Amino acid sequence: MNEVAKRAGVSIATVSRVLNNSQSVNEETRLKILKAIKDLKYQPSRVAKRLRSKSGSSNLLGVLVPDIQNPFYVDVLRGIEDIAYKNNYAIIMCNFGQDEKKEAMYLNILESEAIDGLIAAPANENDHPLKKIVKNGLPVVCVDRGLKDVDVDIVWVNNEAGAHSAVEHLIRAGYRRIAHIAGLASIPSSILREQGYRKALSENNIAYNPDLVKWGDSTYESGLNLAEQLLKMQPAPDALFTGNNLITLGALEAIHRKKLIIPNDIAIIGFDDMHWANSLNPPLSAVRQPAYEIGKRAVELLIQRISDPQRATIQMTLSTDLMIRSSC
Amino acid sequence: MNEVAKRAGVSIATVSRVLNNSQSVNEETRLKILKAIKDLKYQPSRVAKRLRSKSGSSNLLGVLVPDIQNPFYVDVLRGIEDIAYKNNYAIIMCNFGQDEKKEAMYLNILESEAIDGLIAAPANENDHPLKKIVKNGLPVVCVDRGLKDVDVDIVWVNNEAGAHSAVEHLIRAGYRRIAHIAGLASIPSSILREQGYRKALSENNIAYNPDLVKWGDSTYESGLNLAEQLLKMQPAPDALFTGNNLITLGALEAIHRKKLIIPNDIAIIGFDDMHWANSLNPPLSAVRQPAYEIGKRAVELLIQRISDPQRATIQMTLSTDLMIRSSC
DNA sequence: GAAGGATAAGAAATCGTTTTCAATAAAGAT
DNA sequence: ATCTTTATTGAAAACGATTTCTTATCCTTC
Repeated sequence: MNEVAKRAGVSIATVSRVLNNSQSVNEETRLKILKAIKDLKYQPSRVAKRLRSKSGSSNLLGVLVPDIQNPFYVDVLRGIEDIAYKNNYAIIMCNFGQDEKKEAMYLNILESEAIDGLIAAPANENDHPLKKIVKNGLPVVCVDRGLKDVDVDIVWVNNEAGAHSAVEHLIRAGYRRIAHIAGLASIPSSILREQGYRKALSENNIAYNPDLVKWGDSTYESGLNLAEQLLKMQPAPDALFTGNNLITLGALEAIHRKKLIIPNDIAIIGFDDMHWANSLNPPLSAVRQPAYEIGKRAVELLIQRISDPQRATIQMTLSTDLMIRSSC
Repeated sequence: MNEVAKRAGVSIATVSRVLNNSQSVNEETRLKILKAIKDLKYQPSRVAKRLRSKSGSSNLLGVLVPDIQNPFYVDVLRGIEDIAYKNNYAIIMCNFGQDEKKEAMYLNILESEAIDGLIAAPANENDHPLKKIVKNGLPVVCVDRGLKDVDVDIVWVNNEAGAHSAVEHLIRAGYRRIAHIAGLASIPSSILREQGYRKALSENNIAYNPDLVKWGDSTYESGLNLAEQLLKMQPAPDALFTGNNLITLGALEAIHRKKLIIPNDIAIIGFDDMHWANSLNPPLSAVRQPAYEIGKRAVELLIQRISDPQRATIQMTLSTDLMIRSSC
């Protein structure tokens, strides 16, 4: 910047002014400076900028996701990245893999990187480190999961209704022994989906059988193992409602290993659609979350909040779609 | 930091010294300072640190991937993130979606964020902006794709050999009209895979038929469209070798739409294995790249280079595995 | 023609660190 | 008793921007 100023014969203050086109600067000198910038291929340092002018124009967002191996979060991330890019924001991506220690460490890093804002899917509703960050005044938008006792923007779907519609569809199709493989019990969405499952059963006068509900940890392996347990039962369930897409894929593997035919021997429908659902065996029914849009909306809300920290918080509930294919 | 210094009754210089345990500081004052840090919950600013001490200890890496929707890159990213985290590095993730303008813009951002190092899958072999960055002295490791005329660390697989083994397997299984849906022709790996395809054909005295090779853009849609074209041919190909996993999934969709039976009507094998390959219809054969390990090795090389910018460059070629399942 | 206002640009402080240089005191050497 | 060395610290200069004061100049306007 010094060199630019020298070359244009002005002070660095003036250079800064044309860079941010703040205040008025003479058209003639402004052109001189622009030319000098081009000649020297000058690129302002985002680091220095961020250091000087606390939040606001440093254009860096933090993103904290629980599991980047989950295609759902990949799509959310795509939505975030797309919109962030369009608004000239870069993103620091942190993947904490449901490890709260790792999450806390990443939150520390993000804070000390002086990000402008954060999009996070909290480890659980009481996520202490994250709550502290919100209270400290950093603009935050939660996705997929809420945060208790704290006023914060949220973008998520109606998990209970989504689960309800899936299970109801199974019931209408004639299934009665419907098992559920739930995700990690500490994640709000797992609980809500299980509630939707139960509600659909009770509304249809089907007794709730606790043996048919297995709680796991939202991974492929848990889907595989718990499905194997369920399939061993006598009598076995006739349908499976799985809590997320990794669980679904794991359960699918278990079913294939037992050489069962879907949906004759057992039906299956899960939360989270996948782009390649049509190519699975069989084409898989699913509760589709608008993942890309969740990411997109989250960034929009975040950018709004950054520019107006006072605006009232918004809870945006997007709706799910029941994608019926051949698995139930 | 000022407050810490004041509370401990020392100067900020001394605080800095205990923070980086550089030089000697009296054990007594060091304890006082440590206590003050704890009391005040002081967190040093990574931004200021990065500003002051150019590359070295700011612990921020850049990652530039072509397509975060591609499960291959997701796994690479997982490998990168895991190892980076273990070494106390945070990462800025940039996804350029094969858009060279976007790539150039991200490279600018990364440069002006003063990252310590960069892991990138270049848009093409002549990637000009990236070459410039390497020449400017930023530590860079390329993954999956190389860079012409520039000395840089690379981690990739033997694409030609991998493709060769897949096609040879098809030939041994008796297929003769083997079609190939290739990826973007500007990506080195696409070219190498096509060469492996041709080599396997010629070694087995099968005439190369240019009509059976379609070049696309490495997306799901290209896989779908080009597979549909191929399936319309008279006579139709009896086997398909697809250039990456998105193409494979697209082609699978095309085959299912035509209600063809795999592998009786048509066999298929593609580059890139997927975790859920067993659950596809049918369980899909594939050339497996050790994606996670590619990411892992890349970070290791990068950290080495950061600490020793002079060491000779390394080209690390990992081997592929032929995963034979039921699709050919 | 003098006061007031607007415009344009520079000087210097600041953000939160690291690092060089200098200073002090204690200890050891001659 | 004086001179070196060594250990420990502080003062102050960077790093590269933004921003608040000033100041200088030039118009208006009465």
